[in-house]
Amino acid sequence: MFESFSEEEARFLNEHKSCSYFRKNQPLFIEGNSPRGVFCINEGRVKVFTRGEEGKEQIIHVARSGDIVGFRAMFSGEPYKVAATTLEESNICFINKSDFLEMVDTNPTLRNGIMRELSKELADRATFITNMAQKSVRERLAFALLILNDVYDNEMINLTREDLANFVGTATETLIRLLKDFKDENLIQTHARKIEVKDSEGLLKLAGA
Amino acid sequence: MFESFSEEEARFLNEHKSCSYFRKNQPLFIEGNSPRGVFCINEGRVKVFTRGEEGKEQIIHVARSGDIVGFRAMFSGEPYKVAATTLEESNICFINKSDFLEMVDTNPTLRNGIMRELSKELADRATFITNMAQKSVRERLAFALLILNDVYDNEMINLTREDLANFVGTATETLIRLLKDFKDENLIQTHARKIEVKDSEGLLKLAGA
DNA sequence: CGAGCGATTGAAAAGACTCAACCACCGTGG
DNA sequence: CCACGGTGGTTGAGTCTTTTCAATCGCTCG
Repeated sequence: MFESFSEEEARFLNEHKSCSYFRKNQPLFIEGNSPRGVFCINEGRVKVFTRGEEGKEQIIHVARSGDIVGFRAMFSGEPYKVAATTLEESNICFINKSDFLEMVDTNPTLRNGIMRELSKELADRATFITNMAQKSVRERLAFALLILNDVYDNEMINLTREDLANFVGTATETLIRLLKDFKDENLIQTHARKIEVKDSEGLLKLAGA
Repeated sequence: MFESFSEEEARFLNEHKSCSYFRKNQPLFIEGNSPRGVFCINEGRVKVFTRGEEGKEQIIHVARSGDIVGFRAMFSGEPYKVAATTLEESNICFINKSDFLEMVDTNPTLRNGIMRELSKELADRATFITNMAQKSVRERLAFALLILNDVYDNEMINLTREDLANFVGTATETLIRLLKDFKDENLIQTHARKIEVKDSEGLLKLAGA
């Protein structure tokens, strides 16, 4: 996202960002708060989620190194509707709201990047909604595992069963039963809590997307 | 959205927009096509939807007078992931892509409005996803009726049962049965296909949002 | 070593869906 | 003017997925 920066802009950015270590399960921000800036993930993974009525989390997105989190609320002028929490030890930079907005205002390339990002995300969420509405839990799990396999690159997927269930949108027990099915069908392998995707072709066919 | 325009900008807009009549069920654009511009709804209502595997529609959004439809794909550089079709006779203006982008580029107020719009929509969709994932069909229907009651302002909700089902994310038969329940509970009244919301308080409580 | 959380399993219940049939309204053409 | 065909709306019955609740297990951390 910041690749288009000139030397001067890069210097500006470096002077105004403040990077720090986040431990596992540390919140970046919570719903209802007013946004003070954006977060750039240097290293680590972050879940972005809303809460339903009884406080049950629905994970909307899992962000990874290189992603920017929290710029949605930067433009809406509203408090956060979502919350973000680290899934593992992370290194994350914070950029102040006014600094960020200034950069967006003065750098058309960055601005276009942001707009493109917002638009892509919007399209992703439309698909997400459709999947939720029309696919079975089984299909959604297959789909989710493919997404996560990408997010976890060449590592194994490492989430609590509950987080995974909250991403797929199902009960933890149902999730566990389906994982066993997938294991029986040689689509995945589990190593303690970690999940290894063994047959992404098969998952893709199952997900029907 | 265009309220911030100066006289000159308004003139530019008027010269470059082309308004026309759309009959009921006429598509504005379909998924897969490359966007050529944006649509401003003067009068009428438009459904925005994606299709699941077997072609079943999932309505993401119902736009009304004053709304702009189709600018998502304007910034992403990708073909439409969603489609849009009129729900009734409408009067809709078309603004060419390059004209629109020029206006966005030169008018910071418009630009900020767009970004705010994109952001709000993003937040809405997060809520939508959570509702789909965690609420029962009954709760979702209550929620949907409240949204539509707003979209249809002081008219009655006027959608086919199928469209309504595709908005709620359920089977048409299930939807009809629930409508009957709601009628029995005096939450709504039906006049042929039209739906009159009688107790929005009650619906709100039921929707639990 | 004990507490507690996350993972797992079982059984029963509930919510939704599918399929099939039927009705009602409306516009068309004979 | 009326019969016809078609679309959209409604109802019933049976099935299946998914949830819920309860109980158990296993591991890790203090």
